[in-house]
Amino acid sequence: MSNINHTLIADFPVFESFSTQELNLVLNNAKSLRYPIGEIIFEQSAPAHSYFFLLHGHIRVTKITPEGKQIGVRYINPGEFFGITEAIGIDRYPATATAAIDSIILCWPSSNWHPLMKDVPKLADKMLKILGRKLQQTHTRIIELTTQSSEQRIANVLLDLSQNSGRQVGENTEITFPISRQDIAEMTGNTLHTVSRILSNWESRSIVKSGRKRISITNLEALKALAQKNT
Amino acid sequence: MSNINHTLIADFPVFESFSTQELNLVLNNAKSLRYPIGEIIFEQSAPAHSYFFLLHGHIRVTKITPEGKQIGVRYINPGEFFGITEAIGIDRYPATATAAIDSIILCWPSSNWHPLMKDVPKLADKMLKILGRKLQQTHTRIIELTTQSSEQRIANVLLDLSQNSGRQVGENTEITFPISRQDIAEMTGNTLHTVSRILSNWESRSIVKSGRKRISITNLEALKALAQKNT
DNA sequence: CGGTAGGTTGATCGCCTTCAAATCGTGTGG
DNA sequence: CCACACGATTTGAAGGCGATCAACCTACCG
Repeated sequence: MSNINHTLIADFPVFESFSTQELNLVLNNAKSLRYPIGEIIFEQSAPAHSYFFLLHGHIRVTKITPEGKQIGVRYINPGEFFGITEAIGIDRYPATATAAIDSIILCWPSSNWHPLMKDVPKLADKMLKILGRKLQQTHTRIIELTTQSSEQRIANVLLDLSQNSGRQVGENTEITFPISRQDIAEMTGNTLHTVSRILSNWESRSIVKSGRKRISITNLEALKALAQKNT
Repeated sequence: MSNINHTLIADFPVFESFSTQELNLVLNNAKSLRYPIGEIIFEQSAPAHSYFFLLHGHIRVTKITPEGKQIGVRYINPGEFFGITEAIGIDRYPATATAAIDSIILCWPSSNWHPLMKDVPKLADKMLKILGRKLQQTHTRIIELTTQSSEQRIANVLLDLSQNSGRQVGENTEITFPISRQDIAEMTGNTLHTVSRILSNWESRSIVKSGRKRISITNLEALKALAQKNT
């Protein structure tokens, strides 16, 4: 029996309709860990020893090219599994995961994956759906990269982040973890210079308000309009 | 019992280590169909009624953006499943599939998916791996799009196509189905003009030889060098 | 309070798109 | 069998978007 209480995870959508017994099966063999901001959880190409679930915080996932250029893959929100290499039959992490902010995660040894999927088939189903959605999102990303302008891509990333990792503060929606121009550049395929120029421009038009590693959206409608194709 | 003989599929890598009995389970409920060049197999956003396996030929998969711009996703080779929407829990096709050349496919009703996965768990495992590899390939594509020049991206696509869909003809490797500049442009995020210019340039350097909807690589090493990061 | 990581802003350059027009290949109907 | 039509390709010219190079500024941290 696990030393982690099932109520810790019961409310996340992935586990909806799971019985207490099933939750306990899931938590069996799980360890909880705290990662302070900036700490690396796993590194690209390293042998995959564990898989993870984010309880609290935010994780930044990045990939590095053979030429050494870094690109941002995505941000993990609480309630998401990550590093599930066993699911797709690989034995090394395909990317690097870093705590974007102090975070608490659950982790299981990789060897636990197949037994768990067998014991809780419901979870295996979920995993497939998760993979499927990821694949779709990745395709959307490609479409954006090939058909949209820098400005549109940045607008889209910001909308996505505000939707999935945003917090309402008065009139504004602010992104709940520190994110730099460089980070946005790596996610949108731009240089930080371009990102800075565009954000400055938006700031002058009162669409966003941003500071050092902080971004807050003041005019969501305007941003949505920018993300849409127009001139 | 199916009217399709199991030897038709036995030699494809996906089915390696499958028993005759398992193969017959797979073929149960399968229909084989012939699609002439240019014919649409399924269309993006249409309700997913079937899933498919390519026996012979080549299938082009494309996506269309909300703004109406078309992009090329990939080419299916014989031995691959496609349109497996059930696997990722969606009920509409996420892209359009067209016969790039006269093709022969197997097709099953979507409703057959879950029973089959249950009857042949070995196949479910394979499907996960396939999805995983697809996800990885898609990420590679993103990396290429964000970090490489037009020339490098085109070189990479050509290398990929020659590897997976190439035929050795004397000194040259030619791509075994008709593919236009426009097609390559849609796969690499370029205009057909850029593709044409680059191919013309390569032709003058004796790296490729190409005609109307036909491409043949005459100097593989040179192409590999171009795909690599250089100046 | 100094050092440093993050951010801004200007100037220039080049790749690729866009616009335009000509040419080539292929299949088809008279 | 030839002429024609249309799709595919080539090539030129111009222009722009975003990268690159460069310098400076500013907020936070120890």
